[in-house]
Amino acid sequence: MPAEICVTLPDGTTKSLPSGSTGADLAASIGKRLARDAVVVEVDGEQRDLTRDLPEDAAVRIITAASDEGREVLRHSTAHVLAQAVLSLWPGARFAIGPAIDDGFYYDFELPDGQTFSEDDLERIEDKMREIVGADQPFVRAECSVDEGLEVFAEQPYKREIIERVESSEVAGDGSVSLYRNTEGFVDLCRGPHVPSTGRLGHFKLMKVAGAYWRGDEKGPMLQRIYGTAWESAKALEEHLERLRQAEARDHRKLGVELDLFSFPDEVGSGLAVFHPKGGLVRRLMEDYSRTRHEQAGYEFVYSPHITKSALFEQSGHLEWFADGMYPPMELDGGTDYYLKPMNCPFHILIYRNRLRSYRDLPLRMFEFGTVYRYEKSGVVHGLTRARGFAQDDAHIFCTHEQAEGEITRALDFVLGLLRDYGLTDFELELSTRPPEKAVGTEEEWDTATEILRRAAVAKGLDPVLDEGGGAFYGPKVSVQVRDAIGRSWQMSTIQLDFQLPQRFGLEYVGADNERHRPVMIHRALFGSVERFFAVLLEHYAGAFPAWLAPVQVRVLPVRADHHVYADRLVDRLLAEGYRADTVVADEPLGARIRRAKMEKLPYVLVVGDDDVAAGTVGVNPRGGEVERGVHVDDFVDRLAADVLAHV
RNA sequence: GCCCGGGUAGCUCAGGGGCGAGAGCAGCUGUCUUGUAAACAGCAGGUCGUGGGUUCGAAUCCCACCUCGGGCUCCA
Repeated sequence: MPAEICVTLPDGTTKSLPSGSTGADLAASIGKRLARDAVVVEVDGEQRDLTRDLPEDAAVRIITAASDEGREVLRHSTAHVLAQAVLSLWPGARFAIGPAIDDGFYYDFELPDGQTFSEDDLERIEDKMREIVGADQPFVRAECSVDEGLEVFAEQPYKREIIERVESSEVAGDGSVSLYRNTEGFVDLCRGPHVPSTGRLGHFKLMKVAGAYWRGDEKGPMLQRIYGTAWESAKALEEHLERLRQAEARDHRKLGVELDLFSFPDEVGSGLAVFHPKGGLVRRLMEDYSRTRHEQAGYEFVYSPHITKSALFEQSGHLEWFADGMYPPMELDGGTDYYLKPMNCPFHILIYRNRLRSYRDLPLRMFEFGTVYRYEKSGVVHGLTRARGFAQDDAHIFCTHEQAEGEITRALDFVLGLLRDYGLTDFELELSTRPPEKAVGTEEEWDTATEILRRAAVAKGLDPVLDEGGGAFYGPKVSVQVRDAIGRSWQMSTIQLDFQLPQRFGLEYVGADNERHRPVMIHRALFGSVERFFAVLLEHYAGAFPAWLAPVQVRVLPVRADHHVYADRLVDRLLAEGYRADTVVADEPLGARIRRAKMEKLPYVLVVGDDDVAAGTVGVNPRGGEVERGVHVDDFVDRLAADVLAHV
C-alpha cells in the first residue's frame, strides 16, 4: 500500500494525501470553510460519503450543501431522520421509501393497526427529529449480502421487497446491499450517500401528510406519506417558505374569489365553472385576441355541437381508448346513445368529409373554441386548471404529407408568437413519443411522425426534451411548457401529428395526379383549455392583468362631490375611445376609494380635484408606480393607448 | 377512484353536547365633503354542506352522501 495517494481536483490540480485519507480529510486539507460546508464527495463521477477512504488517482470534487447536489443529499438524509423519528414514536411502524424530491423530501410509512398521521403529529415528529439532529448521530455505512439484508429487515416487508429487487440493480446490482446505521439502533436500507452525521441537518420543516400508494400502484396498499422541506441554511428555508406564501397569494382560486372573476357553484357540479362579469370580460378579451390572430394566420372558424351519437366516437376510437374519461351516455330516441364530447376532432373531420376535397383546398385549417366535457376522477379536479368542462382553442389542420412538416413549423411559430403576446416568454419544448400500452398504428408510422415533429422543433432553435411514451393514443406530440413569473412550469400548447384518424374516417383528397390520397391531420391547441390558460395568466400576473386585459383599466375618483361632473365627462371620453373606465362618487374619503381600486389591482387610478377641473388635467396613480399630479388628459390617454398596444 | 384534513353570515375565521350562534371585512341607512392604500354611527344578514342516527337536548358525537383542500394516480 503506498504511503500517499494522489487525487485530481476539478480545476485540474492534483493533491497528495496520506493513504487512507477520506473525503472529509481532503476537504479539511483544502480549507476550513470547505470542511464545514462539505456534505459528500464525488469520486470519478460517483457520489460517496465523506467518511469513506479515497482511492488512488481519482478525480474528486467536494460537494457542498449550497448546491443542487448538496441539497439533494441533505434532503435525503433528513428523510432518514424523519423515518428514525417516526419509528421511535410509533413502535412497529413499517417504512417504505424516502427520497429527496424538488425542494424537499418525503417518506412513506405504514403505521401499526391502520393508524394514520394527523397534522398535529407533525409537530411531535419534528420535535423528535430535532432531538436526533441535536444528538449528532453519525451515519455509518455498511455493506452486506442480500440474505443478510433480508435478515436485518425481517420485520420490514417493504424494505424486503426492495432488497428482493436488487437483481434489477435497484440498490447495488452486485448482490450486496448497503445499509446506514446510526446510534439508537436505527438502520435503513439505502444506497447513500449521506451527510456524515445528523448534526449537519436542521433547517427543515415537515409540510403535510398525504396518502400514497406503494410503488404508485392503485391496487397496492395505501401508505401514509409525510412531506418535508430541507435547506442548507435557516435563510434558504425561510426564502423557500416565503416563495410558497407568494404562490399561495397568487393562487387563481383565491384571486378568482377576491377579484370576483368566477366560481364553482355546488349546484352545478364539481369541476364546472361559471364566469362572473369581470372574469367573463377578461376571458372574452383573451378569446377575441386569439380569434383575430387565427384569422390572420389563415384559420377558418367552425362550430360543432356538445353532444353526438356514440357511433362517431366509436369510429374515432375515443370510446375504445378514452371511455373512462367520458361522461356516461344518455339514451335517447329509443335506444341511441348520445355522448357529451370530450374532444372536437371528429366533428372537424366530418366537416372535411362533407364533400370531396382537392389538393387545392389544402392545407385546410379549422378552428373552434370548442367546449368539451371530461369525466375527471373526483380527486383530481382542481380549480380552473383541471376542470370537467372546458373550452379548447382547438384547431385541426388537414394537409398533404409533404405539407405536414411546414405546417407544424408554422403552427409552432404561431404558438410561440401568440404566447409572447399574452406575456409568457419563457418556453421549453417537450416531445412525447409512442405510449407502448395504448397506441394505434404501426411503429413505423409513429417513428415517421415523431421525426417530423422533432425536426420542426429543432428548426425553431429549441431542443425538445424527450417524454418517452407520453403521446396520445393516436399520435406523438410536441408540447410547449411555459415558465411563469415565479418560475413555475405549465404545460400549455400541444401540436399533435395524426395519421390515424384520417385513416379511421377514410379521409381523402384528389391530388394533382387525379388520384385519391390520404391527408394528414395536425391537432393543435395553444391555450390547451381556455379556462386553464385563464388561470395561468391570472397567476402569472398575480391578478394584476396588463391594461389590454384588465376588466377595468381606469378608475376616476373625484375628490369632492362638486368634481363629479368633471369625472363623469372624463369617463365618457375614455369609454367613447374604447377604454374601460368607471368612477366612484365621493361619499367616502379619497384614501378609502384608492385602497379599493388598489385591491382590485386596476392599472390606473385618476384623482381629479379643483386644480384638475381648472386646468383640464388629472392626477395619475398608476399600479406599481409613482403618483403624478397635473397630467393633461390627452397625455394620459396617449399613455394608456401605448400600454394597451404594447400589452403591458 | 383511494388516503388525510376541512365545510359556521357574501369573504376570512372563532366557538367543539346545554344561555336567543360570534368577530372583522363586505352590504344597507344615516351623518361626514374628503388631493393619493381603511371617516363615524346604526341596521340587517346564518335550518352551522345535505340526509339519517345516538341523546332529555346536536353546529358540537356517529353513519352515509355532496363538496372543497393536500397528496397518490391521471391529464388540457
